[in-house]
Amino acid sequence: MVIDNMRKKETKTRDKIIKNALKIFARKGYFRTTVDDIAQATGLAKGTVYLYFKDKQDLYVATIDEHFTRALDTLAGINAKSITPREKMQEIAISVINYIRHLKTSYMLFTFENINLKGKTLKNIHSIIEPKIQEMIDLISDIIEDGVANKQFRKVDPRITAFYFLSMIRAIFLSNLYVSEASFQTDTVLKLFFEGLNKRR
Amino acid sequence: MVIDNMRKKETKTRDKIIKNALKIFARKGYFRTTVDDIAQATGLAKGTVYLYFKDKQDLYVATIDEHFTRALDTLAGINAKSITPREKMQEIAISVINYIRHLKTSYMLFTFENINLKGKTLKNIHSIIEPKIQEMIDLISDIIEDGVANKQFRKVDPRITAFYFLSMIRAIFLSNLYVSEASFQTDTVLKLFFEGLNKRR
DNA sequence: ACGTATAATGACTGACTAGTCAGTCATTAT
DNA sequence: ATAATGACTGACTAGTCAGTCATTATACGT
Repeated sequence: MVIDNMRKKETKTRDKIIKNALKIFARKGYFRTTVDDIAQATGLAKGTVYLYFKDKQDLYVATIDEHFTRALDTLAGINAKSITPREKMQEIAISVINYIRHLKTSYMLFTFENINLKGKTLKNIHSIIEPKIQEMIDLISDIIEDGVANKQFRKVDPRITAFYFLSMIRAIFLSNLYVSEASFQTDTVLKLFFEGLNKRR
Repeated sequence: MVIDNMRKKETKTRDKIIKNALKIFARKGYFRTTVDDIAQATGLAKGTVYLYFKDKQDLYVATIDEHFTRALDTLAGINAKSITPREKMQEIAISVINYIRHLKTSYMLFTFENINLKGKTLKNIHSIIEPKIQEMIDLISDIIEDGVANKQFRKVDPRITAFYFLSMIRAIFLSNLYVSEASFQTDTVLKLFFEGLNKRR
């Protein structure tokens, strides 16, 4: 009982730190974010953060892990629905966009290319992100394969297409920053994705 | 005469610095790159860099400017060719990919979302990148409009599509890092872009 | 060769942040 | 009541790097 309470408190504080770290890293990026920023946002002193995380990069890794775990949960939830593959993909796109908007950041982060960390931590990030991205690609390519099997989609390489789909989601978000007509027009880009640019004959 | 020689030397050294900065910033990113890295790569002392650039961010801005100027020159050159809109777009994709590969970097940089600079310099970057990206989008959307006019492409929002196209190029590059089957298969992704995912009826 | 202007150098300074650790305090056990 | 424990604090240290500037080297004209 007592031990449970202690562990609860530890988990609770750690989770609070991660939750705040996610928001701040998303908004300011790794290098512009200080450990003190995160500590203050959590209502703690900086030294406390080091009770839970070995160092800044360890915190970052934990944050990314959390981020991708959430994303995968969301994707899995959508995939479990009894809807068509196309509808699944549409829901995935919309939910990712909503998640990003919820972070109230001016740009999307947490893809490894944003991060220029030391080689060792880059490998850590890689070792966490890569399986998660593979899992995402696996999940989306399963959906695509279903669509191909039931003749909704044409025959394509499912994994490349899955990756392309994730990039398309990113384009939806970024287009808002550069194309004044965009305005989070998910439908427009989704239509391009599904219909292509070529005129149908 | 003397003044011309001096100016020549100044321009020459400055250009050398920028050239090296481009490679190193591309590989290591802004924060992981030190001014001394760039100085040494150029064969100069660190203090010399400050003869030509006000500060690190000024150097970065100049580097980005150079990068985008080159990119736009390349795009303009391709656009001037007498080939179909689709061929133009294919050449653009291939030449951008080749440029990135030439930088020998493991990821594509120089889009503002990678950079968490101080507000003022972020605005500087923005003020340089934004017109250039708009110019790129303008150029590509002209090509798309041509394709729509001559019935090669279906009717789409040209600017959103142009942006989506640029994102697609990025996806080609990144897919190499996550999808083992990708292997710079530009054709596969270009086909997806032009044909879409939906099965044709 | 000499003088002058300019290019270039690298040791130094100081701002900044990650990480450390002695100390505090609330809670629990005895 | 006292001791032990662990969550937490914040002053401090160490390392890093952007930027500075006195000094040196080079280029060029006379």
